[in-house]
Amino acid sequence: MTRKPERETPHADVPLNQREAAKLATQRAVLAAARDSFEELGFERANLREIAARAQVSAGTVLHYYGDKRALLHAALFEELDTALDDAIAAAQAAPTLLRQLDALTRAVFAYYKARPSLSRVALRESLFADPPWAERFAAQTTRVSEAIATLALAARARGELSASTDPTLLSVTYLSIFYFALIAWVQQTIADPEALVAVQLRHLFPPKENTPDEPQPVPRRRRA
Amino acid sequence: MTRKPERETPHADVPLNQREAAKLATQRAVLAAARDSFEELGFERANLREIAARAQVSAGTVLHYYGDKRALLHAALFEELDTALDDAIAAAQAAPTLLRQLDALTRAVFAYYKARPSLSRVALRESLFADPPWAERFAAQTTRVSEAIATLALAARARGELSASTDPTLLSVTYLSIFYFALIAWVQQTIADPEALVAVQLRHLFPPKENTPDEPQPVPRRRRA
DNA sequence: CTGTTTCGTTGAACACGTTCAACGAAACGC
DNA sequence: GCGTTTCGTTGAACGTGTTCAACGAAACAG
Repeated sequence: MTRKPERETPHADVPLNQREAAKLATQRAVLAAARDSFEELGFERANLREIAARAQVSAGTVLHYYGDKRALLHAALFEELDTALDDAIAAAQAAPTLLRQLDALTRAVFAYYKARPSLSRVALRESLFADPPWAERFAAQTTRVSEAIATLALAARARGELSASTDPTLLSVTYLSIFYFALIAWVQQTIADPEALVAVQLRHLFPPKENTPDEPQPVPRRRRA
Repeated sequence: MTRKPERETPHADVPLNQREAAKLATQRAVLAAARDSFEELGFERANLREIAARAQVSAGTVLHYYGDKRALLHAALFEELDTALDDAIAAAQAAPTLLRQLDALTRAVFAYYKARPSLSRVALRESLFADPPWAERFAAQTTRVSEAIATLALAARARGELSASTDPTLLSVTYLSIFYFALIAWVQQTIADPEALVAVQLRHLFPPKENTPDEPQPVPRRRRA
């Protein structure tokens, strides 16, 4: 099974000849049909012939542009995830402390996945293990979030919320590790409240200073045995 | 697409009638054929007809016992992973400090995955997002490792390696988060040295005491701006 | 304007996962 | 021992992802 290359999308901001305009229209129709079909039927039950029929093209045309069913899923969902992550980063930046910033980020991204649990499960699976070129695209997306977190952590350290020995980049990697593990556990229905699991870990790893507003004080720990 | 139930495996330690003995032989032949085929061809290129031919049964028989191709993969690989995890836990227990215990655990489990990168990628994907009843089996497996880690952390705390406020269960969850994220990043070829990424995060989150033998001292951090 | 090239599109064909009706041998019950 | 039931096995059929040869219209070149 050899991967077929994806076809370049013509840009609508330069003059198009007839062919290019038709290509663009076809791709848009296919993407819209795919989004609807995946949304309604889920990834497994949505089938290419039905998506093609929705877009009023043949299944061969669908695959001509998107290579395979997985890549079509990525293409159908990628921008919306990108937007959700942008929104989540913006939500985080509005919070007063790093822990609350990360809470806000966690909540916003989880809200995106929780809006459609079933599709989110397969989307998460396919995005975490995507093939090129989508692997690179998802990695770049993750890097963008990681860098935003590191920036927040750097500022928090400057404010005294983190110890001087905290590495913002490492903190961002640790946050993403915790986030993704909780997300996987949630889509697998192993845990019910992923946000809480993320939040409690963050507070154990990066205890809030004693004077942090609106932040519960660390729970007293059992003394050394 | 409805899941077919998996067929019970007869136990070879009780007397079997002719049928049960034949069932057992069939299941063993199918599993061995599947292991070989997945190993040689990878999951996608291995196909059920070829596996069935290797086992000298029909494809219908393969699916009769294992439900679908994914479940066959799980069945083919599960015990070996279980054994690898047991070995990794044992290797961890032999180390003198928690950080080195976790290093040993990390190394041992990564060695299992690194022995066959391509198959590991799909095995990891399918195990993290398994359907019932395999979801429960993998979750139980993960819980077993988590509990072993928590036990190590509890002892480490008693020895003074961790602060009194460290929660061993949370530590184990955080460790697994970091471990899996690094593992996914490695199978996706985003990072080259997952063990090092895990180790450096652990040392930042749980800095070794200053007198810890064979443990590099924490790198001096940049002072508060 | 005309002949040639390009390429988007199609739908038939193929491969493969999966389903399932039919069969026959083992197991069961009387 | 014989009729009945159970169930492991088979292979044909089906659904779906994918491949690809063929076609015709747009684009190009002279």
